[in-house]
Amino acid sequence: MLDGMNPRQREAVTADFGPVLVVAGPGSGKTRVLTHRIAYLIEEQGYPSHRILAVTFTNRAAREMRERVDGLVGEMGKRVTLGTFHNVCGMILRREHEHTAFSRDFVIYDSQDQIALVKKVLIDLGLDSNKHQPWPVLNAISGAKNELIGPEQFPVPNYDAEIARRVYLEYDKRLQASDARDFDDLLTHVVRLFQQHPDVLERYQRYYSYALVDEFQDTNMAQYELIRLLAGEAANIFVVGDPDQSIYAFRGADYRNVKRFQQDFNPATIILEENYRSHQYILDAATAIIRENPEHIRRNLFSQRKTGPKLTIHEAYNERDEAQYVLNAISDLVSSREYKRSEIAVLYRLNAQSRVLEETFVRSGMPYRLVGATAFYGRKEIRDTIAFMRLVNNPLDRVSLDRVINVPPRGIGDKTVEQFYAWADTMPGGVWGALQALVHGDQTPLSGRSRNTLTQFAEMLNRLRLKLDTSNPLELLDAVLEETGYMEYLQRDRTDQGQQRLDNIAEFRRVAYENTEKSLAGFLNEVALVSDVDNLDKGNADAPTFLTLHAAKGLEFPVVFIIGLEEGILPHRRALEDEKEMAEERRLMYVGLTRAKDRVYMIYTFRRMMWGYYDMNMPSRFIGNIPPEITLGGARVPQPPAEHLFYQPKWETKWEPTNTRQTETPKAAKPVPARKVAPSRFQKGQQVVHQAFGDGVVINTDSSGDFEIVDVLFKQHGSKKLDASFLQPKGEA
DNA sequence: GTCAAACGCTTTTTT
DNA sequence: AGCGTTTGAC
Repeated sequence: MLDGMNPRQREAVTADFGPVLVVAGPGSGKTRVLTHRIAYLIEEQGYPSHRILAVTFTNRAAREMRERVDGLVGEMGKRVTLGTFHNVCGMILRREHEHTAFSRDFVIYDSQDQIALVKKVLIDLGLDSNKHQPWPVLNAISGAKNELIGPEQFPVPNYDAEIARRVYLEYDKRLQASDARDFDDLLTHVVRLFQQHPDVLERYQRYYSYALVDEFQDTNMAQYELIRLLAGEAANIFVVGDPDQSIYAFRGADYRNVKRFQQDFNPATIILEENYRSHQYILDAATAIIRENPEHIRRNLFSQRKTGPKLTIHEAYNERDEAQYVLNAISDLVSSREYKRSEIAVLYRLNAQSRVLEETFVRSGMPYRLVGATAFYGRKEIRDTIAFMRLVNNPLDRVSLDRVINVPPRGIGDKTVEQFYAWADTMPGGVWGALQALVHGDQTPLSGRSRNTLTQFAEMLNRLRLKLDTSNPLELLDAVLEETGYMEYLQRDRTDQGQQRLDNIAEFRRVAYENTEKSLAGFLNEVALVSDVDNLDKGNADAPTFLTLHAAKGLEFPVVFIIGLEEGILPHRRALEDEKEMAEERRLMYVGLTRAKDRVYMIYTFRRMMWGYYDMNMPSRFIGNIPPEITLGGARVPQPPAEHLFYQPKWETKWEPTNTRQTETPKAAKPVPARKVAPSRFQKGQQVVHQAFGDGVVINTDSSGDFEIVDVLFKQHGSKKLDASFLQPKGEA
């Protein structure tokens, strides 16, 4: 079993019981180590496989691990619990639903459902949704959930936070009323369950007496806590991660959890540095980029393939020219028989960048596969159909009801819906009780046409619900398409778009067909938790793949194109003034480069149409980090002026001292990086005056950067973040 | 009061 | 590509 493994990998696979941390660089065989560790536990240590829990972040990773474990130990491995965090948590919540305020068949709201709900709450609370955008509110709520902060403890430093707190409170109430949980709830509710029911926790601790975690750098607070609880006293826990590949901070992931794990568990630590994927030039380029990060811990990525094709850097005139260059290069690689189309990927920072690529490829007749936001499960027709099925499964689901109550148009307009909800909210059974009252012919405040149309809708739902116990997901799907008139509605549309929608429905029927052995609730659970990357290898067409850098993590391709390498795109413009975000952009670029086995093409444009305007961006600073000796064309690329690289002067002072290899340093000797903190001119609670905004009070000050930034709540103008030099202490003229 | 067509806007990244 | 808003027809 240990054949062909390097000494470090063997060390990891055969490590003693107790906590183990494997710091695994890209392409270093981490999946191999994880799966062999599982096989080792089962075969060499005689560990019962049903007591092993392995969690990943994507279904794709889970499936790959499952296949490889099966390949190693066959039948014996079948009973290992192997799934994503969200999957495993969902399973626990369904199994233990008696200890919770939700049913076994609760629905899962994805981010689109979440935003729809937040919008609704904002309007219903009388907070004009034009003034308070739903996105920042949802981010605040989600961020709080990830940190295990409930609406009661939600901190309120300013008015925006107060809004978020009120929405959070109501949002959670409505989730419960709908018997629905959002993605974050799946994790936090399990943590809460374990905290409130020690007996349940103990049962799971005993049941899963060995836990393995993949991509540990992507865990958030809730996930870390979950693992900590589950690991218990025995702490038989094996985690694999790479802080340099942490690219999900925006959703609460905290790569410092790796450091926290070292402090909390004092694990055996193994570092995998040999790369089996790329040749050395690619690794050198990746290293050159990542080592500029202030908190990067130095590592020596090396490959047995000492050389390979140099990395190509190309300037295109604009985004159309960029797409054309990619198309031509792919055609050349394919016609020279060097690579198959499916061995090629085009990576970009923003989903919006795929549009031009698609247009160019469609026009030339070159096939492609697109992974991303507007792909399958984001389609309107799919979401509508799922909403109907969710309603059949759980009639309390308000977000789904909202979505389809008048789709296809059945004469239930805004006014009718408003009246109906106003009445339904006074009913003990909620919307479901109200609908049944209509069917029974009870007296209601509704009358005339609204009453008729709503009653027909309710009767239709009842007809569908009758089939619930006797039908499989596919039969229910067909019944939904028929009864709701949705199929006819799509067929009436004779345009290309209408035809495409029918094709998508046909594809969705195929998905249902593959899940006929599941219950409707099980099918909906599956559908809620899959993403587009998960289905990547199902479409086995011979075509290059277009995907975002985020979606590419964990994948590898012989040939990788990275497009839009410009200041403002990669790195993203929001990162240009924020050191932490810039570090994340570097990690993204690092992840992108290390996907490639053989060939890398990096492309930037001279000018680019973005948001309707032409921008002339400088080439990305990341290109400038790559040594010209290993590139074709790199030496000629102009770079943004040094003063724009806002943190560059800090490299000398800050980067060097933190560049010790922490994992080899004993805990006590951990050096605390010296940090010059300028004395603060203002204190919390101090009264201040601003020339334009008038009187205010200081909420917070931050002098950790080059300037002192003060958070002030003004009497007239709300809260603002300002440079301290714009403020006067009150009374000092 | 309902509905369809036209227009402008957008989310950085996603389980 | 979808969504919200506006406009105009019924």
